[in-house]
Amino acid sequence: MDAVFKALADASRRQLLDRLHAENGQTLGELCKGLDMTRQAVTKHLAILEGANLVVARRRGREKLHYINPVPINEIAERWIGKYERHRLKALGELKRALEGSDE
Amino acid sequence: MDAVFKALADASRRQLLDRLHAENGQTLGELCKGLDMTRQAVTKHLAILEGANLVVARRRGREKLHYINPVPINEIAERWIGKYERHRLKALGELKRALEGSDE
DNA sequence: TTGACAGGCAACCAAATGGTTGCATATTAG
DNA sequence: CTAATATGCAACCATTTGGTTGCCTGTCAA
Repeated sequence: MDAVFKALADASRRQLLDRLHAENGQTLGELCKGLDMTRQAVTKHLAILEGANLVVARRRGREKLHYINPVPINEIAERWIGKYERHRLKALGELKRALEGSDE
Repeated sequence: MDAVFKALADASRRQLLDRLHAENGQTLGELCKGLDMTRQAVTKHLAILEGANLVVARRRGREKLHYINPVPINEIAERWIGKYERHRLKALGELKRALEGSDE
């Protein structure tokens, strides 16, 4: 879980996910196109995404195809965000009351 | 949005959110209790959470009360995670096919 | 078989991050 | 008033991070 949050913390990596979301199964070269980064920087980002299991890669000859793995994002949504969403209105109320200045 | 992801990237900060989720409106001192960190470290984490608008603080005399703001987490869920969840089964299928080795 | 193409590896670097210590300030209780 | 309490501020430090350059390896096509 920590690795997933860390991986998502960087805008370049979220952009890579977006690109794979737009078109899955891209090669490293394709993913690099139009990005203001060297290929090696992209490689590093992809390694981190793979480390978090957000991206799974597969070799085809000399190419490396990258696929999104939707499972970790789903887990974040279910196990983590869900927990907070459950008490969302309660928290909003508490916050509002606190900001309105009522003591206790 | 970037600030929210960055804020959530650190386990200590997620822990602080958890603590506020368990009991909202805690002071800095209360939040420090039992943590393996100095008060100043906690202060810094809280500043980052406030910067991301995940936590809103209010002074009461010499104390500072901290409240969760559920809005940013909700936005992440809606605008970001939702986008990926919508094509989740499609992505899972593509991933499975890719891993099974079928070329193209 | 020999380029050219796709990618991997390693060293290096600057800046950001997470943490510390020490001291200053503001508020409240006696 | 004064001491204790709650927090703020600033300098400093080690490690991590995001990026680079340079070179090596593997694969495909002519």
